[in-house]
Amino acid sequence: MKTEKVDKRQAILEAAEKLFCETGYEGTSTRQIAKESGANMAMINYYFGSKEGVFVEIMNERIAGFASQLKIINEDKISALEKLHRVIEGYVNRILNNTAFHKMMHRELSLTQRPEMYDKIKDAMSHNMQLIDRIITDGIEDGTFNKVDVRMVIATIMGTITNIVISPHKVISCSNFDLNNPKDKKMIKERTIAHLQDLTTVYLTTKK
Amino acid sequence: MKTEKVDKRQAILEAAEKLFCETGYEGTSTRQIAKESGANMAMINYYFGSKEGVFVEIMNERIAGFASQLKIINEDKISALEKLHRVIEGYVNRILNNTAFHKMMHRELSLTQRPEMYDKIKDAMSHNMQLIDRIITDGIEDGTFNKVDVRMVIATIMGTITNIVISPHKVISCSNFDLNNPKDKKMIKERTIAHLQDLTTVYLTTKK
DNA sequence: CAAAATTAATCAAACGATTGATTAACTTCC
DNA sequence: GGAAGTTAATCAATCGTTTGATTAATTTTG
Repeated sequence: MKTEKVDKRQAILEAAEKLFCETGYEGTSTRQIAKESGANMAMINYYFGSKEGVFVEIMNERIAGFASQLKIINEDKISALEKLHRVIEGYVNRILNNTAFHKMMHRELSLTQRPEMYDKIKDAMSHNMQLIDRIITDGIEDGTFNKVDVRMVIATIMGTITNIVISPHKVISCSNFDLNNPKDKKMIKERTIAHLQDLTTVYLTTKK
Repeated sequence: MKTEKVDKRQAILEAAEKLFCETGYEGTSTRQIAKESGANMAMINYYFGSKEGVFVEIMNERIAGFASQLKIINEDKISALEKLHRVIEGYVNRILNNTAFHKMMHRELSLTQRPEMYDKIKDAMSHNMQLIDRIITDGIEDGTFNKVDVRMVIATIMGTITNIVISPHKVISCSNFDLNNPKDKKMIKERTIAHLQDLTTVYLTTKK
């Protein structure tokens, strides 16, 4: 006999994240969450206080997970370019392993409501940006990088990855591909990393 | 006495677009639209059939406006690089002049519901992409451009612009700026164009 | 150990409020 | 006078939340 014991609290979180990703926060009802998770509707308020409480909890868990995954890249041995390449690799992998959540995050970021969430996401993002900023600025100061508009370069790196995730897939490649297909995802990851590493190398280190 | 005669139909469209941009489609109620536009609630259904009808109408008008604005860049006299630079300039100007709508478009694009809208936006986007693809591919074929991953370069161009629009503003620059402030907008436009033109020039034309 | 008391988890039902939509009556205008 | 425009009132449906009751598990007590 299979043990059907499940953590209802966790089931609610997982169902809610799935639904929020698919149909947005406003577009998802507490009844849908209850049905999808197999929990009673009252359980949502019992565990999280409110629908928004569920959302906040999802975001907090995710952001905490991301932060803990963030490694210290500053080993003195490697060059600024190598550091940057590692950051790109880590960033692409992380985002393409969580495309649904990343979409949801950007959707939420583009809404002016829920300022608490907005600030949370903003802080998480700006942490990564400061990391990249430090690396590029150091490279410029020690003369290995050209003098560039650092914040624009960061916008290019982050924007490229986001664009890959958000854009309709048929648009990117002439042939079809599906980010839910592991083989396709692997291919797109490698292509994105290769492109961004090549781009940054050429742009930052080519002597004019 | 001031003539208060206003086109209610147009007022509804304008109010709805403003609200959809600010709080999203699901997050905006027909009563809000009515209040904001000064029209009676029934007018929404009278003119557009439904709430979704308003949304579809807004999207259609906008996309039609964009398409008509799209100029023919293919004058044989100028080089592929010059063509690309003009496309970048046009694209940056267009998007930064319509940041609220652009945000809304991306939000809608990241939702799986409303496939009709999804396809409409997708088609409008892919038209622009084909234009850029043609220019870069021509440049590669006649030897003026390096052999690059064309679709990735396009993702970089479009992604950078979108990132500027969507990212929290404090994050981009160390100092604050506001895209609704005309002076700030002008500055960001110029900076974005300069960056993308420099980036593409170096990346596409530097001989290794 | 076992009875009693307490706590946590779960449920069906209902709450008041709000949703998008419709009706029918009323104005305005040509 | 009739078509087009506009209104307040109303509709059924759904929203997020709360309720009171019940079960299951745990702790306390004699």
